[in-house]
Amino acid sequence: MNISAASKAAGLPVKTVRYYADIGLVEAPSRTEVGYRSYDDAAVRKLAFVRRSRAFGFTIEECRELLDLYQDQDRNSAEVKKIASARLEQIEEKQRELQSLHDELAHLVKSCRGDHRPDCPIIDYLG
Amino acid sequence: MNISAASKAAGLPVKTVRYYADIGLVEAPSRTEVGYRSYDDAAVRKLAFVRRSRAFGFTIEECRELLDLYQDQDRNSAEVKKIASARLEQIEEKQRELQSLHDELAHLVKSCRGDHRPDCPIIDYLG
DNA sequence: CCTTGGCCTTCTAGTTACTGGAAAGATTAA
DNA sequence: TTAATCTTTCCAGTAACTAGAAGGCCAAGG
Repeated sequence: MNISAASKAAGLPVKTVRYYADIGLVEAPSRTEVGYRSYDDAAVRKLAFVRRSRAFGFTIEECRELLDLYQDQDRNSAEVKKIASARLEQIEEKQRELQSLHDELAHLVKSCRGDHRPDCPIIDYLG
Repeated sequence: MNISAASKAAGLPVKTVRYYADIGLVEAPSRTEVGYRSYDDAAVRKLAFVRRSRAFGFTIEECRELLDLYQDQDRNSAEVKKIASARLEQIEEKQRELQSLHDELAHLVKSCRGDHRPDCPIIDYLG
């Protein structure tokens, strides 16, 4: 499988597939005689694993750890859970942040007439 | 007022105050004889305006527009409202995204025993 | 056989909004 | 006087890609 087939199979852009090997997140693939990267199913599975992990918002470093755990038959699920819980905490923190931002901004937007006149509670609040 | 006093008054790091002038977000301040930046109250007000705008998550470019509107006595509040509404939309979109991420991850975390054994629904889901 | 289009390679640089650090001059307090 | 604390500029790094340029490889149509 050359890179574009692998990228389709993994659901990642070609550039990203190359990038992940460049930074050592996944193993560098073998090459054909002319230097084309060559992927097998296992490599594609790892790429897709990273894609799903990234979709949850795990950082590249966290993906590295998760990938290690993925490939470790003797892993402790506790380690996985710990990483995932930390991310969950982060998400919840972000949600709280966004909620208060939302409430405040929604209030301001609602109270702004939004017409041709200059007076504006949004500007007043910011200034 | 030199830069550290201004930075305290505006609630921004010194580096950020310099940066905002470097990128032309705020006017470059005048200089003393030896080249120290010199800020007046109006400059500090603009810096604080940017700080509050950034806290709402407006991009630097949006801050630029908002700052222009702030200083335009003939502004239409409609323009302000439009920018703020767009940001509000974005926040809501992000909230939806986080919510579904949260639900999915919370479910996985909950169903993982988190012990010394290798089987783990989180890893299963990612793999 | 030639050309055209679509792959593939590497390398550099740009993105966002700062932040850190080094080197060196200015100012202030003890 | 000296030490600490300013201030300046400039360079580089962050995260995770993404865009683009220059050039080689390969399959199909004419």
